Amino acid sequence: MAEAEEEHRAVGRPRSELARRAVLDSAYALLEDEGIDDFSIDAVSRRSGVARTTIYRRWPSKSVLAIDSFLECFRPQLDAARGGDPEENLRALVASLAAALAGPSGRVAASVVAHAQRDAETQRLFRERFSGPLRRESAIVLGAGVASGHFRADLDVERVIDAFVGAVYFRLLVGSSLDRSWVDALCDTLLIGCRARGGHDGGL
Amino acid sequence: MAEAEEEHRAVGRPRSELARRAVLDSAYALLEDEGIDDFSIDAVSRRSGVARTTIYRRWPSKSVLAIDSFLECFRPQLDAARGGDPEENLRALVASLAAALAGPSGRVAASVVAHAQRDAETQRLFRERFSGPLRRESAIVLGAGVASGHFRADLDVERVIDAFVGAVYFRLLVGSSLDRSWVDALCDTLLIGCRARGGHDGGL
Amino acid sequence: MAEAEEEHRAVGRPRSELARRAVLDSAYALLEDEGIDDFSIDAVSRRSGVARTTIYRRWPSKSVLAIDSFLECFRPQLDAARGGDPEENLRALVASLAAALAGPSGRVAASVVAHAQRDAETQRLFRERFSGPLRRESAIVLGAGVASGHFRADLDVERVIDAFVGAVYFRLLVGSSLDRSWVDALCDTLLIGCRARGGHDGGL
Amino acid sequence: MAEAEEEHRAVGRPRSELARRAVLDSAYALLEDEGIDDFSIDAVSRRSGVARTTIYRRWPSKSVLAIDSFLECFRPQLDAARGGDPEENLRALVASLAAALAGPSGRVAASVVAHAQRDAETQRLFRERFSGPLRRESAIVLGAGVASGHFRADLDVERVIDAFVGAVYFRLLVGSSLDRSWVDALCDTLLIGCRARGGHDGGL
DNA sequence: CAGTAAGCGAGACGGTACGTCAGGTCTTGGT
DNA sequence: ACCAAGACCTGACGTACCGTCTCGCTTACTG
Repeated sequence: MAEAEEEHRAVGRPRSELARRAVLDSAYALLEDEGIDDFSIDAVSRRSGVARTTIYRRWPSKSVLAIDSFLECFRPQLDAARGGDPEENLRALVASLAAALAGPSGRVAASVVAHAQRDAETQRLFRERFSGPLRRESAIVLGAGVASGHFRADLDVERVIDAFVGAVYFRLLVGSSLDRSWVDALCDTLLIGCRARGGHDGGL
Repeated sequence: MAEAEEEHRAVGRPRSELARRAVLDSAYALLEDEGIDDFSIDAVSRRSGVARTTIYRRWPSKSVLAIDSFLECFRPQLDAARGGDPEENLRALVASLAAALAGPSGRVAASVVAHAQRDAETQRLFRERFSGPLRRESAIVLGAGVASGHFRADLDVERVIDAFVGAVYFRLLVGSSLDRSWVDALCDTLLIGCRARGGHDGGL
Repeated sequence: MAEAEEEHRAVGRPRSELARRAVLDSAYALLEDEGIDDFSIDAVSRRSGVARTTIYRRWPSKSVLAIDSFLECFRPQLDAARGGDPEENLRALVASLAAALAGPSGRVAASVVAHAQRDAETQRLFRERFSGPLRRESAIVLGAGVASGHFRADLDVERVIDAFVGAVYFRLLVGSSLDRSWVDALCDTLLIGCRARGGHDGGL
Repeated sequence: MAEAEEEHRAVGRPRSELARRAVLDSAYALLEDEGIDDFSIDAVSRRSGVARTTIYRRWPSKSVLAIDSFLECFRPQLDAARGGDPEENLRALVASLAAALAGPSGRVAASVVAHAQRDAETQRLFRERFSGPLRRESAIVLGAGVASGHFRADLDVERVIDAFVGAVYFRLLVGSSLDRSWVDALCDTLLIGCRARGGHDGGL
């Protein structure tokens, strides 16, 4: 929850949790169904049945509302199994990210980044709440491969993450496909640079 | 020019080239100065002195106008020297792309992708007119390295391009820095996976 | 017409006379039917079918719109016969004013004065366009009585007008009745002070 | 006090007299300072420091609050000396009324009548609590003149009151001046019709 | 003197209207 | 046929008040 992190407002009527949920769910559904075009505070108000003023009371702008609903409702089911083969783990991670963004939620994720262009705060929230956790998860997967000696000891984990997250997201934004074969090809290419020299044979 | 590709307008007053240029330049300047927020047909009309109706006659929507001005005015000065070391060529290419997007034009490029989320046609234009040429240029650079035997013969050139273009663009969109040291680190990481096994030693 | 008195706007699409009439008529009808409470730009827009922005383009505030519709649509049918008995002429004038204000238009006239309290410009328009002509008409009637010798030569015509216009309007505003017997009583009282001393006998 | 005349609320915390005074004083001051425009329950709440709910608990609408503050705080200092010359008494009365309304309190009095247009109850209160006492006071002054034989025996006292109260109030509402010379002229005119025929000479 | 009913402050809630802005269409007159 | 100007409708914006409501706290009469 990005809004209203202040703690104990003991005075006054408490905020309605129902209204909150209705707004976030409606906002998310709207982004999913209609995309960025028909997303407006008015539309969210109509769809959720929550008064426009109530929405404005909590969310200062539609950018913030959009990302808030995204952070609250987007659960990418990241497949980050840490056991097993480090390469398979990475493939699974990238594939699950791509699959999540290829589905209906992809429109939401794309819309959020689009909205973020008009608001530095939204950008920050996106980085901290979405991009950050995703990167941390990825770093754990890659780090395990390094620790096991499967990946090079001097692997620049952060740059590998830059590469595949950026590639997936960019293709989402420009409307290119995110199917499994593309994911595999990308992982093949990246993994070549990840493997330790000796011992392990990572032949394509 | 994305608009008005039809051929034989033999009758009537010919369209004013001045108006066209004024609109495109103003649109670009507006995107550069103010970002996506204050970009509107109205604002372009005011800034350019060209009537709103004239703009509408030529550009069907502001998304198309935005990308059209981008395509017309954004000249990234891609440093694509094809002589010299293949690795240095790639570094120079990535660095020049990052430098162009880190500057004031970056806001325009980001705004265009944001706008593209609402219009498939804009997405298509972005891919065909911006992304496509950039990839072709990059493919030539990488292909030269393959041909010279410096890069692996089975290098998946397109995926490497996905990786660095995506990484650069994604960082632009989420507001992360695009400085030279980051570019170098990214290239270091990617190049490891590009080099042919024998002969050339590209140890970091 | 209080708005848009400037002359020759030769450029651009001319303003729609239909829209103008629809707005003024709807505004008047609204004031007549609902009184001051439900009078709003929104309501006028809905009732007239004219877009809110169009209304704002022409009328700067609802006070001005109210008085404009009043001035345009309120035609009090002032019975200002100048022939015949000066006393009967005055009675007829006062009676017709009272009758007009006692009817449904009275709510409009009251609402206009109420609105005028928030805007000096509206007050000025009310004085110039409504109060002024009414007083001039009245002055002619009273002046004819003075000229004929029926009314005192030193009659302060303007104060007599103050008295009966004020009395009628004040009773409208406080909700007192304006029936014929009250009008007659008021005129009886005022006329006593108007008659010339000699000759004429205006005993009640 | 117009509100809450019911009697025995013996249980519970008694209503705060401080809150009551703060609200009425603030409401009056607000009407005096800002006029009808910025008069709102919210504004009164802010100015008085009394919670909005407390105000709503006592006053059903802002019209009622306005007139209540008016009735409570407006003390016109009516100069109703009953000794001395009947004509001077009337002049003093009218002059004091005009003086009170010409001052800052005039805005309040005007606003109250304006607000009264939306509520019959407010109109009634205005008539009963303000207009009524004023008329009774005036009737006493005029009646004394009749009793002393200075004014005509068949003088229609109520109509004379209609005339001068209406004249004064109407001029207040349309923004005309209420200075002493106008008051004198009005009284001159009205008094002509008041005087008994014989004996007394009221020549101007 | 403890309960308790009501007052009080704060502030959320669903509304309506405000006045502004942009989008996209249209109707003029002038070039 | 083009252009500039500007009207028009639509609809979203963010704000201000409206009147109602739910809280937690306070107060003073009452049993």
